[in-house]
Amino acid sequence: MDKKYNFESTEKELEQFWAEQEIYKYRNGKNKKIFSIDTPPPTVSGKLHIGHVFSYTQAEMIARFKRMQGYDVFYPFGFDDNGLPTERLVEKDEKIRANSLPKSEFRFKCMNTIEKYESEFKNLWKRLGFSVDWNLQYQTISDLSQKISQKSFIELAKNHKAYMKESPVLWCTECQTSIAQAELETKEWETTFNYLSFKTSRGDLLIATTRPELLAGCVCIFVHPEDTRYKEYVGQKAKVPLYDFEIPILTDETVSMDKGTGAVMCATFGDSTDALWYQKHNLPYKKIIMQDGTIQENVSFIGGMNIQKAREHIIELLREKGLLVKQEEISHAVAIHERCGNAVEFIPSKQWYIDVLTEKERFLKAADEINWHPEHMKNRYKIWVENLKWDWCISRQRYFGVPFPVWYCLECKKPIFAEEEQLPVNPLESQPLHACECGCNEFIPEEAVFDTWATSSVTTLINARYGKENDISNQIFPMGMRCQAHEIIRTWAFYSIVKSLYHTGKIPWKDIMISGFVLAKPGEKISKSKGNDANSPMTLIETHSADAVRYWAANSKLGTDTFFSEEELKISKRFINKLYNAAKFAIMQLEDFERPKQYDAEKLLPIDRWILQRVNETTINAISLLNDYEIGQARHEIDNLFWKDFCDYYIEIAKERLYQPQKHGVEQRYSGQIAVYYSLLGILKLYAIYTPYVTDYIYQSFYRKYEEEISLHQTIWETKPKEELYIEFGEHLKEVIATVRKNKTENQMSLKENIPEIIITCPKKFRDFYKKSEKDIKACTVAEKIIVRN
RNA sequence: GGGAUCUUAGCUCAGCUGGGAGAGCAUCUGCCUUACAAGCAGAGGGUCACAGGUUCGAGCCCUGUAGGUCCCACCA
Repeated sequence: MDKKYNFESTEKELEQFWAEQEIYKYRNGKNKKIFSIDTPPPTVSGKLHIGHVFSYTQAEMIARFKRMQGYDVFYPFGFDDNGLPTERLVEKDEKIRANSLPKSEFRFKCMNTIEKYESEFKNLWKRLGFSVDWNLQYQTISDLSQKISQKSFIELAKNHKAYMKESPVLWCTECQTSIAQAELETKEWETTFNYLSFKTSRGDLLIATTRPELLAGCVCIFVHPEDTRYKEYVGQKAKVPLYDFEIPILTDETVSMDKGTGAVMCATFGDSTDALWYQKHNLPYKKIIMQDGTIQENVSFIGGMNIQKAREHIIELLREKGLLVKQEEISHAVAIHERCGNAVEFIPSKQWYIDVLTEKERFLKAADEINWHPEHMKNRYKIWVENLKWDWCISRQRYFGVPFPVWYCLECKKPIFAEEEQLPVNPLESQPLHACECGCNEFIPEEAVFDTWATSSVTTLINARYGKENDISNQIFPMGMRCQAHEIIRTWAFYSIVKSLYHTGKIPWKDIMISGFVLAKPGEKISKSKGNDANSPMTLIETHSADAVRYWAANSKLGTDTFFSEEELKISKRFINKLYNAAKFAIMQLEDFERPKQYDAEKLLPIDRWILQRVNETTINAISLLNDYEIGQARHEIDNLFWKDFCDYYIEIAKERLYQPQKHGVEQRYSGQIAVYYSLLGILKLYAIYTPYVTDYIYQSFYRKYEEEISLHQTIWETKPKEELYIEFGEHLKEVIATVRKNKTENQMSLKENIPEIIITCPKKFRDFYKKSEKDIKACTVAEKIIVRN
């Protein structure tokens, strides 16, 4: 081995070696238990940052861990490359607008763009040493995914779980599409509360509104039924300011009396409450806001303006006419579209939905059948499900997505679904295989595409090639685990559970592992717009090595947000250097080692049995922690074993024995060689999941000529029964050594300075051990005489 | 407004089902010791946010308070 570890060349060579040897290939569970993993396909919407690396790496370590427990690990990887996020990326990169060119041309540009990004993504994951079986790679835009996504939709429609209806839907006027509740974010916005006076036969009625531009869309006024202030107004008519048409004054329990004046105008539609009232009270619909965010042309005063302009203009008019009684500056929460930050509107239109409201109980129950790591993340899911107000709208008026496999009969308007053998199908380019029941043979294709989540929520089905001839559902269902970040519990986790229950009747996975975020600083997410993503993952890897980045990623508690600074990688590099040096020493001592087929622990020196037992104990503890996804805690246990016990104590104690058989005896040296060989191998296996490169490099450099497996990553963690006595002895001996070291240091002596004698007080059970360790202790402490007594 | 979570050494954090307050970094002291000075051996440093309670015993359990972060609701 070289004097210094060269990660650049090593990591490149090993990455290639693993690929050539198919080290991580899934073997269909031949002779092994299967552990299947549902990995998040990253959205192709820009570059990956350190946050992605953080969470994906944690999951990858679990994959490696399971593999080294003897599982055949089904570890696929995908890319979520359709939908709005991808469209926005393409629009930005190509400096185009999706709606300004033909659909097919835009889709073509999308396909080109994602190809570029995906190869970059894949490169990064490979470079990080991900033990993915790339034969299992998938894309959500691929034919297979489209087929399964469409099949899923048709199945749900036939079971009346997917349905179409015309009703007010959440609408983004910027992206010009319907969206789902899960795609909303709230943002505090400054606005004005405008107090307007509505004329009634009982006198003026004061109403506060933040959206005066919707006056023309007013359909009624609501007050609380118990509100004594307005008792006599109920049932009367009010005249809308400026527009002078009359609307009724009605009551509803959901009105809050203490907000504004306690009387509220209901327009179609100002907010979600308006939409609810519209349905509940069967109110008329007055269209004010168009799909592109402008005011309907024939609305007086403000027709054709955008919303903001219209609002300013109306306020100006009201003020001029003396109808604006007063204004208050307020800041209030506004629902915005998470993808573009634009305030959402409600606009009635025909959309497809998946029923989620009627089966809330079932979804809540499913959460209890899944093991959540960390446990408290289950709450987020539950709160989300409990608070759902709308069914899941899955249609999007966009371009680059999976098309709805649906036509509508020109005559009777009934939806006609594609036949399974047609899938995947684009209704704009093909026709139904049969005429409509009504006999009509002319159809209108559905132009909408699916919400991205409608497809990514069936990654488990895509992975299983659901319904195809090579369907492997029976191997991988329910999957062993899902890993993801906490921001997408309400989308990816929730929708996946919904779809899995609807399609298979079962939960999608047994465990879910939820990782935290990497923040730039407290409360600030890493994002390009904030300019705090200076460190590209690839640059960090090239500068500090993939192992260093991985080792850092394993340092925090699961589900907890963390911060990144390049300083942290120094700790990693220090570790890698230490491991390399320790291995260098070990291999030097093992040059003439003859590996026994089996060794008899009884014949080893007590100190050698101690270190082997410590490795064993740590392995047992690490298994238990990793079974609970405690990657960080497990690493700390292993660090403690390696750095303290193995390097600082064991090697220092056994060093002279290994160097000088003439002084200590050939058999004693051999005992040490066995201990060094097996304990270092055990340590390498433990670290293999964290730093796969340097560990396998050491394995290849030395162990491979002795061991059967061609890569460390195909070996299995081995444990044997604990022998507490040797652990206790080691602890006692460490204290003895520490006392001597402390004494020398406090007296400013060099550690190799001679001391005349050491008196060790110990329980009887260790006397024989100490006797056998006498020469080692003398060498390590440079003492001339050892006295052991009770 | 509801909920979750956090508050431990100068900094970043770990402390599982209650029983010794810990790690890394930083600081200080010593040591060139045939794997490693990117190292080794040590030292200093904490009312475990605050106030009560349960207990023989609380960083850990309960109640409340304050502050941070996140999720959800709140758009009139």
